[in-house]
Amino acid sequence: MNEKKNVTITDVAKKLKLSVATVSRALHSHPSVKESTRKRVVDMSDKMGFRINEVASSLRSNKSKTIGMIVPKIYMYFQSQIITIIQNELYKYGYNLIILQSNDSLELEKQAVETLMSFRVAGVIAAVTLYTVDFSHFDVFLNNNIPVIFYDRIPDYENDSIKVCGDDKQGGFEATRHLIEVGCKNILHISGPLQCYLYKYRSMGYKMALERSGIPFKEENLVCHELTHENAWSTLVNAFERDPSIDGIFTANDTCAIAALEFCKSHNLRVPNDVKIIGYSNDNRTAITTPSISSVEQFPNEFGIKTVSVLMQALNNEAGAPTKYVIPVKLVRRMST
Amino acid sequence: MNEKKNVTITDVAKKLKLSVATVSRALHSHPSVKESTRKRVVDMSDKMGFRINEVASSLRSNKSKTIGMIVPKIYMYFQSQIITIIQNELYKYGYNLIILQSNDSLELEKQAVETLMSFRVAGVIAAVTLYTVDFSHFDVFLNNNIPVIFYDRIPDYENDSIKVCGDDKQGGFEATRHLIEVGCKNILHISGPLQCYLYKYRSMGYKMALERSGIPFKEENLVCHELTHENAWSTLVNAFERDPSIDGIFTANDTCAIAALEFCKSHNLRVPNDVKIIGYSNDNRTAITTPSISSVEQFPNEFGIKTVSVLMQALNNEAGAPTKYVIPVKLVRRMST
DNA sequence: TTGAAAGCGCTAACAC
DNA sequence: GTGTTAGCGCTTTCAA
Repeated sequence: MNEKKNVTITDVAKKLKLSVATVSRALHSHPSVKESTRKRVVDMSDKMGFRINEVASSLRSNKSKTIGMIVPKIYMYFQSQIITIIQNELYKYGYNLIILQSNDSLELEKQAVETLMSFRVAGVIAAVTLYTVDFSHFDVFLNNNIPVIFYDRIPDYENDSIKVCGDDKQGGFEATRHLIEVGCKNILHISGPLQCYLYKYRSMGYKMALERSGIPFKEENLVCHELTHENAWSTLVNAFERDPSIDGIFTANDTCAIAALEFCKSHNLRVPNDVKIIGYSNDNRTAITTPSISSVEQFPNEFGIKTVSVLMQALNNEAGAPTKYVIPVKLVRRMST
Repeated sequence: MNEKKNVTITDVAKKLKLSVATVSRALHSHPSVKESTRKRVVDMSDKMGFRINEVASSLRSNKSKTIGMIVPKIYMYFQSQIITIIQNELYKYGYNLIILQSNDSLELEKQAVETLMSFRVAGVIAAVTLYTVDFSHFDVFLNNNIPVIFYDRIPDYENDSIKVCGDDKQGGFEATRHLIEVGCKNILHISGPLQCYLYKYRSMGYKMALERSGIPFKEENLVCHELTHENAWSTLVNAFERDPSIDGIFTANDTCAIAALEFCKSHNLRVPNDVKIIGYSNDNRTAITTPSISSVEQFPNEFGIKTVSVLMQALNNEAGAPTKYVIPVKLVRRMST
């Protein structure tokens, strides 16, 4: 025990024969406190090993320095990238991050909202589950003046929330147009559930590209389900059985693009000669397959930085009307196309 | 505004004409409170939209329901896997998770310790930076009775902390022995900095395997640096220039194993015919390269579950003497060997 | 089984 | 520029 435990502001005040109010002000660099006093307080605090008790501070001021985040699953490539940058950014502004996972369960997502309310977080950053269509469980934040930023998986309607999303329609469009440009005439699109904003808009881009090229959209070429390796595999089995002339595959994530590549390899379909493949997110795995897989870069860094800066604006009441911020995407061409 | 804001325990008490003390007890299922009262309180709380204010609760009881985590970088494969499971596990016990990243900077790690102290976390889970040799900045937790569990990157000496680590020596041993078994005679080991527990023990396993097979250890075949793609590449350039007879590469992470594979491909070295490669961590990328890369599975799930259960024991003072828990590893053989 | 009351450490009027 | 003081919402003795 070489360190005193839990030195309080009162201890520092006594030692310096000052009031706690002055110490508090000094620690927050309040303008009315004399510079020499401020310095004495800061020095003594360091010397005594004082650390502000954020819990007491939050309770009293009713302001917390903690941001709550709700995500489906931390380990997903895009999510882990964006969480990384968000934590680093928040740190710069002096905020901390509590992360809760919904595991793509609506029930857990609702519980997460309750938990964050209990912790009186200052703000919330959320990417909802695949199945969240009704966002009203988030209203409690807005009713309590806690800003919410939805990112990536956002509500597909106007409301009081702030949204940061990728340009999913454009991404879907560019991916599909690219396949068409390199010669595909019969393109299968493996999509996630269409009630989810991302997938809805990516598929809209897909349809738009077909239309612009005069290729008729075929209902059976748009398959929607959770984007797992297994699901993609059985979709591909069915699709190629039904129609062996498929010559392009656009998957709405990279896990499925990898599945598609493996499927083609195992069924003697040459990639890119017989079938061309493009994924979405530019997962780091896409660069190392043979052949490497084309994808759509979503710029998680820009995404995260934008999300945090928008949140900070909202916390400072500098935000204007609720807006949707769109992060551009970029086609990354590789050997699979 | 369809929801009242910040209903307090006092509001509930007034409504029921009870004291706040009884309400508090009821909410915590204190045995002395009559079941019928408990039910009335719980029902009324729900009805009024009451949520306990964890901030006030923490302040008063001096106990928090928050665990702090310090990691180098969230997005690293093994880290994101383990964070995922740790958050889910903690949730089961009613704890929340604040994550701070050191970005492998010792300075940031020290600041993270201060931040977690300020937030009066109940316990700490930490994987230190590559450069943390002196762990004394963590002492403040122990001095304040806050348990610390080090995992993965742990102190390499006896102290009062609890440690959960993989069987790195065994992993290094098995990886190297495997290369030897499949015919390698001249094995390069690309390691991280040896002051870091992980890499020290993996390299000890490497040496042990060589020794047991009567292969002399060559100093120049053990290269240490941060395990990035670029570093691995230049190491490989140098190594094969110096000694083209290298026929096996054991890298202490998978990023470098992937770099090794790419290097071999680009230098007309056939894998596994000319050179065999094995990595470490069983990163999901290793399964999808061509050829796929052998690796050492570290079981992040078991790792995370063990870490949390040990932490819970410590929080309940059920922990015995500080211990090191070792999670077994498993060789995953693929096409690169 | 319940209530009264003190106080966790801090902030922010309001006073001087 | 600094001090006094009243709580923030809750837990927890102590008393009834």
